[in-house]
Amino acid sequence: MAIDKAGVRERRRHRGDNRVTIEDVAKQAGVAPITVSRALNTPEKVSARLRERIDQAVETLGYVPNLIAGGLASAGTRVIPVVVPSLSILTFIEVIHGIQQTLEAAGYQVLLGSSDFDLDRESALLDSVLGYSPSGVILTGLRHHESTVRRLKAWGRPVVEIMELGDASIDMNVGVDNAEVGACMALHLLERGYRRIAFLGTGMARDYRARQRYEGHRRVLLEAGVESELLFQQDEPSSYEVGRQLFLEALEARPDLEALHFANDNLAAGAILEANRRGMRVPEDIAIGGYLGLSLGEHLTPRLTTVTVPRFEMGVEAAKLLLARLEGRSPALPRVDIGYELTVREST
Amino acid sequence: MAIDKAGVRERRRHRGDNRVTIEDVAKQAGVAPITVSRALNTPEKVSARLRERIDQAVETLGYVPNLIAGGLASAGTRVIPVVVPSLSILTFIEVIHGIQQTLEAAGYQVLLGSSDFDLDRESALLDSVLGYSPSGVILTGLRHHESTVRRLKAWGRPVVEIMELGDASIDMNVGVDNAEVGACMALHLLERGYRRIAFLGTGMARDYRARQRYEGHRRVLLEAGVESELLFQQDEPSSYEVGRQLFLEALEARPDLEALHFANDNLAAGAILEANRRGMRVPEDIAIGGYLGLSLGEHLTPRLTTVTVPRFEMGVEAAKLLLARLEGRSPALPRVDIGYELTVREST
DNA sequence: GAAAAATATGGTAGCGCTACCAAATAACCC
DNA sequence: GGGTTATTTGGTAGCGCTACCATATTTTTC
Repeated sequence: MAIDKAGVRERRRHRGDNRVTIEDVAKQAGVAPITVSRALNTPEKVSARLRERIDQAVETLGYVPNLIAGGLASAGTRVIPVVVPSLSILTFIEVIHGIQQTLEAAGYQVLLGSSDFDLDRESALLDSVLGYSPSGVILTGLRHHESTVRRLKAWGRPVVEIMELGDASIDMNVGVDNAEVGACMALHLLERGYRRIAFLGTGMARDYRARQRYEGHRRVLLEAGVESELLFQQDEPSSYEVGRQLFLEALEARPDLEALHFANDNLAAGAILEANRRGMRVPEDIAIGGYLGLSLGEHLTPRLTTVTVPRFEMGVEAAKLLLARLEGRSPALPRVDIGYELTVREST
Repeated sequence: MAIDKAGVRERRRHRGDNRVTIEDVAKQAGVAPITVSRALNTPEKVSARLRERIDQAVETLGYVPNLIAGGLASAGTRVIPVVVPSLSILTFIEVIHGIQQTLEAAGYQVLLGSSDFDLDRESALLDSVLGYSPSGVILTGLRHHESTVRRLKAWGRPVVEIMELGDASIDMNVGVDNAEVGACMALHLLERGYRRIAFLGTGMARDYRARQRYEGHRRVLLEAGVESELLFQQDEPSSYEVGRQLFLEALEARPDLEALHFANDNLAAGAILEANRRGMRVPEDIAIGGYLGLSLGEHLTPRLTTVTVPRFEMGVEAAKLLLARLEGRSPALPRVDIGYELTVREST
């Protein structure tokens, strides 16, 4: 029973970095460890006198709280995993930027994961990442493995699904209606008087949101009684180069095309740049529309007509929803339509 | 002494999510918890028979290890914080991509932080992030607060500094010599016969690596006996728009300019696009050079001459260095010059 | 076949912190 | 002033896991 406490003290810290612990601070300030904990986490519950003494001890010792230990004790770390399909697509980057900026300001850290458009990888990633007892999770899209959905629902912490809008969400949802976006551009092209309109995309086998945009596009053309099966696609990730190739491919296959509806601005920009190079006139020879609202679009000649989606704001909104939930302010609307805007410029 | 164990068992899990724990798995498999731990972390130390039984128990119960608890016990989590100055700059994104891909494949997670080019924020970020007992850290540049350097050195875990090359590094270092890069482009412009050469940058007050490039540029011009104080700058983050503005500003202020050396490809692209719009001929009217090697450069007309830095590879290399150190394979060279390449195209 | 060495499993004791409750102190009430 | 209520501090007991050492089991050695 009478274990030699001092002896134990000597032997401790046998592993790990021998960092300053809360106990050291407590000793220095002449209080109990729990009081130090309180002074740091809920300062209003500690008298000003002690708070000051503790702050000073923290300062002198250079104490940095071990968030792992805190996380274990209180079953939660201020970490928010964000799972996106790809880090090489600008869209997601800007969303991440918005998320990161908002969460970091609130004292949360973003844990980055990319699923490569693969639901198995998404599930595996969540497995490992949930092991860190995060405060919440942000993931992309509304389609996940059934087991993923079940697990996250049972988990009971805030989850935000972004990029896509719908009511089948796990918890909270911020996004746009992709079909509507595709329809919007198709409608615009029709209104401009174009009839021979092709949709050009890439990686659509994996990226179902691009497919949704195509479906919206197709629906509008069908309703207008216009040939709608003009679809050109590749399988690589979006790039200017793929846009260029799709452009040339479409022109070759159907020289009678009047307008090209690209799945995103990267592709559309690649097309316009190639048109520039060849001295083709846009939109006189061929009209070009995109999706996203990349800043490059407005610097091209002609400037790119596109459907702009506020990606940064989408990230901010997702983070805010999460924070609101975490801070007990349960948001009125767990579903936010971030909207889109048809930005008509000279390319159509 | 004789505490009612069962009673304790009932009362436990009073906080946190009542997840399946290693103890549950152990019970299910009829072994001790420590054996389960071993089966998961060092399977080769457990007999095939037990391993199988344990794997099965893990499967049936849907056990997900609590990495927080594991991290606390073994003083380290498989997390690598990556601190970059900004998430809105493409350069860093690609580096992050390389880092993330490599680390994730090795079972590590990236914790994202952005310092906004501010060393105070960098230091604060590290404070909070080191609280997660990460396995290592990747940060940007070789310049940090003295206290940051001291703390990280004392920390004793792998640190990689990226983007800049030098021997004043905390631990390991992967990057390029920015001054040399700047000199390289300046030299190229001189060789092409240009003499009235301006350097155009933005945010250089904060981004000292851009300043280093300028210094390299300046040195070369000085040595060649050419006017070298032609510097135009703005304060916003890099963008096509700022490139456009700098371009117009420079033309206005010095109509006699022959070549423009931009601090990066975003700016340079903005300039070429504006030249396109105005019908100016590049390089006949004015030559334009950049830095980075953005893919956009080769789709412009004329295609952009630039100094290409393998950013994705830099990230991969940084991650590999870190992993090597973590796996005990201490790398022979803790300092990697990732190199650069002068990509000569039509814009000069 | 006994002794030595190698391998496989288990017991114990924390990692550093905070939830929970108890105790001490201060503030308030009639 | 005694009693009640709020406020401040502290003690204890884990959070779920793994390092460390001890013990059991198997394999090897002569």
